[in-house]
Amino acid sequence: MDGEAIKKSLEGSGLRCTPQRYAVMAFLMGQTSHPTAAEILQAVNRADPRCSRATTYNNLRDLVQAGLVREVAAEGRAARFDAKGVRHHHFICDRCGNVEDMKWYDVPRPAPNSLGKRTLRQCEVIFRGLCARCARRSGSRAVWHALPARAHGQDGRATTGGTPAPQKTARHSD
Amino acid sequence: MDGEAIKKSLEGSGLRCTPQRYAVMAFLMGQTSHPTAAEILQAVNRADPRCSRATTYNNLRDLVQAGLVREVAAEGRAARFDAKGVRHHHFICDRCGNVEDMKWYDVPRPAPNSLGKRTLRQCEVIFRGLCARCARRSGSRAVWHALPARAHGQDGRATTGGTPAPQKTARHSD
DNA sequence: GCGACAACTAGACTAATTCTAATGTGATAT
DNA sequence: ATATCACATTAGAATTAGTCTAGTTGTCGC
Repeated sequence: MDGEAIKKSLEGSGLRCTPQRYAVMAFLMGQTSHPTAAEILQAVNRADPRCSRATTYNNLRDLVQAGLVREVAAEGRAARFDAKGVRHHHFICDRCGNVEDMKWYDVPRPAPNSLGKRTLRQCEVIFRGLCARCARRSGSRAVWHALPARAHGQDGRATTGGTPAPQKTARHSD
Repeated sequence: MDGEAIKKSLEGSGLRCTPQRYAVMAFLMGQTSHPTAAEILQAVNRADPRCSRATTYNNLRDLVQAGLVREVAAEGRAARFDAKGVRHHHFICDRCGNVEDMKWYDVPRPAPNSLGKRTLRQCEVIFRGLCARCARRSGSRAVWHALPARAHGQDGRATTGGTPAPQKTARHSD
């Protein structure tokens, strides 16, 4: 989707196409890394026009309300965003927390007795496991534990059982 | 799962069964509302023993690491938690944001060319639409817009297009 | 009883997000 | 060209969510 399409989609949603909004939309459409608001702010400000933090948050909220952007359902403290282009599922890495796009395919609907009186709109799949990069080095003693360390060296103590949560901030830098 | 099972699962995970941990586990196992840390803190302190905010966060982190609790993949500012009992999917309401448990069933795996070199562990489905309660009053002009109001009455302006995000805090009170 | 270690705690602190009040911008009417 | 209006931006303050610190407490093995 090019610049004209961004402009049309913004104005079609009742939003002015300001340089700040355009930049956010263009950034989100330009990659699939599901960035946080801080990452979007930083990327948008690397180029002009200058955009403030409040404006970035305000615009993300407006774009989500307009249906042009969505917040990704993922764990972690900071919200992550995705342009609403082609429908897709997500893959969330157990280890590093990266969210990657996966091709959409329809999955079976739940049984009526399970669905009850709810109105179903969409079945979105979250695949979990190890991303290609983390799977490659799964033998190494890498950081499994996403969560902040406890005081007095308490972190990492309880490592039996379940799947380690991904590192909140330790994403691949490239 | 009764008290003895909670104690066994904690100790089996290398965690001491303290009154505070027990209370958090018991609370999470006792309902399916996927509460936030603040809700857990409030609920746990309604009964003795007194539990501090830092302890609640520390224990939630420990329990997630131990695989006894998990953070729910959902949008919104505060993390939500779920006891790891029976596997289940989730239904997230477009309107009110409530997260409800849905019976687990296996869904088809992605095609190998789509999966690539990732290692798949689990396919979790997020159903979206209207919960039973919101579907019942879908005709009314209810609050669709989850997000905080803009200044000077700017909120709610862009309402064409996409699915409105659920209210971050406006969940059903009962 | 003592020591070691796990856990708890209150309050300080950081990160993420929102709010406020003022200002800026663009479209429209005159 | 100017005024007005509605929308948008802004800097900094404020709030919310979560973490850290340093000290204290509790538990367990010896």
